[in-house]
Amino acid sequence: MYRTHTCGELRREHIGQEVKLSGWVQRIRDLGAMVFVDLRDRYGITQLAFNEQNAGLLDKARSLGREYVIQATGRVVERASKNPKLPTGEIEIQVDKLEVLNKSEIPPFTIEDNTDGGDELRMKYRYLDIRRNPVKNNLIFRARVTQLVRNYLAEQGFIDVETPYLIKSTPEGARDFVVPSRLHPGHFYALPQSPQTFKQLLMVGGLDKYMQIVKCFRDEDLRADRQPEFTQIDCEMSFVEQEDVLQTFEGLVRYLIKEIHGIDTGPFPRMSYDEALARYGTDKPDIRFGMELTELTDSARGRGFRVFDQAEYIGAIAVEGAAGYSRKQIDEITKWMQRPQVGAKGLIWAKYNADGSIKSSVDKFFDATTIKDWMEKAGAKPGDLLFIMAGDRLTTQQHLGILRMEMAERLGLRDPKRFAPLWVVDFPLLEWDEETGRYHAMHHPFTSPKPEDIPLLDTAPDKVRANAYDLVLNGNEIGGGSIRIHDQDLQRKMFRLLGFSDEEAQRQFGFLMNAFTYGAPPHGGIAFGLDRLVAILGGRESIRDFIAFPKNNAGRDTMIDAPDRISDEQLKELHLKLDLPED
RNA sequence: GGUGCGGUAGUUCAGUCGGUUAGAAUGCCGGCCUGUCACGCCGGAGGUCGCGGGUUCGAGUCCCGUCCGCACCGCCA
Repeated sequence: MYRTHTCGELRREHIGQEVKLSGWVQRIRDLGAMVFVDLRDRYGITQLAFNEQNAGLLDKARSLGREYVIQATGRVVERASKNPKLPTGEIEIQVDKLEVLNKSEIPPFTIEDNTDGGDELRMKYRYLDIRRNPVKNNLIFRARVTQLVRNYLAEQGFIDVETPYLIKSTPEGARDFVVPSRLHPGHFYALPQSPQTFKQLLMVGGLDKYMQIVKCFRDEDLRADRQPEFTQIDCEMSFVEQEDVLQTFEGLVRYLIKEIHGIDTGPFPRMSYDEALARYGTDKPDIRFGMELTELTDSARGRGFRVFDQAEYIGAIAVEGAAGYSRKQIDEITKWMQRPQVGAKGLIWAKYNADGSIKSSVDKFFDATTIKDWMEKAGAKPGDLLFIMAGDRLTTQQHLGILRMEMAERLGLRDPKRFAPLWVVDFPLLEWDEETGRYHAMHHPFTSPKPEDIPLLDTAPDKVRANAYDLVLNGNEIGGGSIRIHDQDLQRKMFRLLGFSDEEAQRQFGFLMNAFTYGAPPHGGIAFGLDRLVAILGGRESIRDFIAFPKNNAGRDTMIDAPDRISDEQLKELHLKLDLPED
C-alpha cells in the first residue's frame, strides 16, 4: 500500500494517527538540525518534518531533490508554528520511515503556480506543467463541465452515440485531414470536421435525441482559440422547430453558468444577424457593455465633407469618459485601426468636453450644434469621446465593431466574472464568394431556409434567411446550429445553388439524400465548441490551457515531436510516393 | 501565403551610440543554521548571445537570409 491518505486531507482531528503518504517533493527547507519537506500530490501539500532525533533519516531527507517521488510513514502531529495559508497547515508528519520511489532530474522550470517557465518549455514538458495548479485545475474544471453537460442532456433523454472518425473527404467547408487507406491503394479516409451527416442519419434512424462529446478535425491555421483537433458537444433532435432547440440548449447553458458560478443569467436575449451587425458591427456581440454603433449617415452626409459625402454609411461609437484623451492617444488608436490586420482608412473624433464645448477633427466642416446632435444620437454625455467612421456599410460597421471591442478592452469593460449570453438568429442562408464566383453556405449546406423565404431561392438567393442560430457568450461564438433540410428535393436544390452538379451532389452526399427518401423526420440541432466554452466559463480567452496536450501555433506537438516523417516501408505499404522540394 | 513582436546562463530577463573581461534575479552545487513554509546567511560553478552570411579596425548590438516561438490577417461550411 502506497498511502493511507492524500496530501490534502489531514487536519487537526488526525493528530496522533499513524499515516503513510506518497507524492512529489515540492520543496526542501534545510535548517541544519531539522529539515522540512513539502510533499505534493493532486490534492494538496503536507509538510514532512525531520529532526536530529533520527540523524540517518535527516540526512536522507536532505539528499532528496525536487520532484523526487517519495513515500513517508509517520505520525500526524500538531505544528509548533502553524501555516494558515495551507489547508493542512495545522499539522505535519513526524516521519519515521522514508522511501524514494523514484528519483527526478532537476525540472527545467519551477513547478509552482507562477512558474518561471515560458510557453515553449511548458509545452515540451507538458507532463510537468500539468503538475502545476493552474493547469491541473483547468483540467479538473473541464471534467466538471463535461460531467454537468452529460448529466443534463441524459436527464433530457439524449442518447450518447459514437460516430466514426474514418470517413470521407467532402469539398465543402474546411480543409480535411486525410488518412491513406492501406487496403485500398490510392484511396483516403478523411477525419470528420464534425459528425454532421451522421447525426442527421441517426435522426433518420429514429433515435430522436442524440448527443456526443466528440473530437473534430480541421486542417486550418491555428489561433489562441483554435486548434486543429478540438472537441464539440454535438447534439441533434427530431420533430423540433428552431424554438424547441433554442429552449433546450438555453436551458443547458443557463444550467452550466448557474452550477459553476451561481449566476442566473435569466432568459437569453435574441437578436437577428442584421441587428447584431447594425448595433455591434459583428455577428458575435459582447453585450456585457454598451457603446453601441449609431448610424449618422443622414445627418452627416451632404455637408461638404468629402469623406462623408462619398460614404454609403457613417457611424459612430461613444467612448465613455474618454474626452480627456490626448492627441497622441487618439493617434495611437487610429494607427492601431489602420494596421493591415484591420485596415481602417481613418478615424474621425469629436470630444464632448466636460464644460459642454465640442472639439473635433472635423470642426472645419461641422458646427457644434450638428456635432452635439450626433453626440445625443450616440448617447454621449459631457466627458465622452465620439469616434466616427465612414465607408461602405458592412466594412465600416465591422471596423466600428473592432474599435468598440478594443476600447472596451482598454477601459476594462470585459469583466471575465460576468456572463452575457445571447442568441443570434436569422442568419443569411448563403454568402457570395468573390474568389470562386459562387455562393457558399454560411452555416453548412444542410441548413434549411426559412419557409417564407423559399421562393427567393430562385430570384434573390442572397436575401434568403436560414433557420440557423448561434449562441454567443461574452463576444465569443460558443455554439451554432440549424434546422436541417429533410427533404430530398430541397437538399438537391441547395446543392445546385452551391454550384454542385447533380452528379457531384449524388456522389458526395448521395447517402444522405437517399436516406431522406426513406422517411426522414424534421430535425435540427446544435454543436458547442467545448474548449472555448470551458475557457470562457473559466474566465479565459485562450483554450490551450484547458487542453491537456495542445498543439502549438504551427500545429506541432513539440513534446512528442509530431507531425513526423514515416518510414519508407510504411510509405510503400500505403503506395505513397513523396514529391518534396529538395532541401 | 502575409504582418507585428521575440530568441542572450538550466529558467525569466537587462544589455546605452557598434568599443575593455556580457550582467541581474531565480534555479543548481558546497558550507552554516532547531520552527521553516517563496526560510535565512556565506561561497561557487554556469554563456557557440538561435543558425548562416555580410558591413566594420571591432558586431549580442547594424544589414541580408534562414529556423524556431507568440499574437494577428488570410483561412476556419
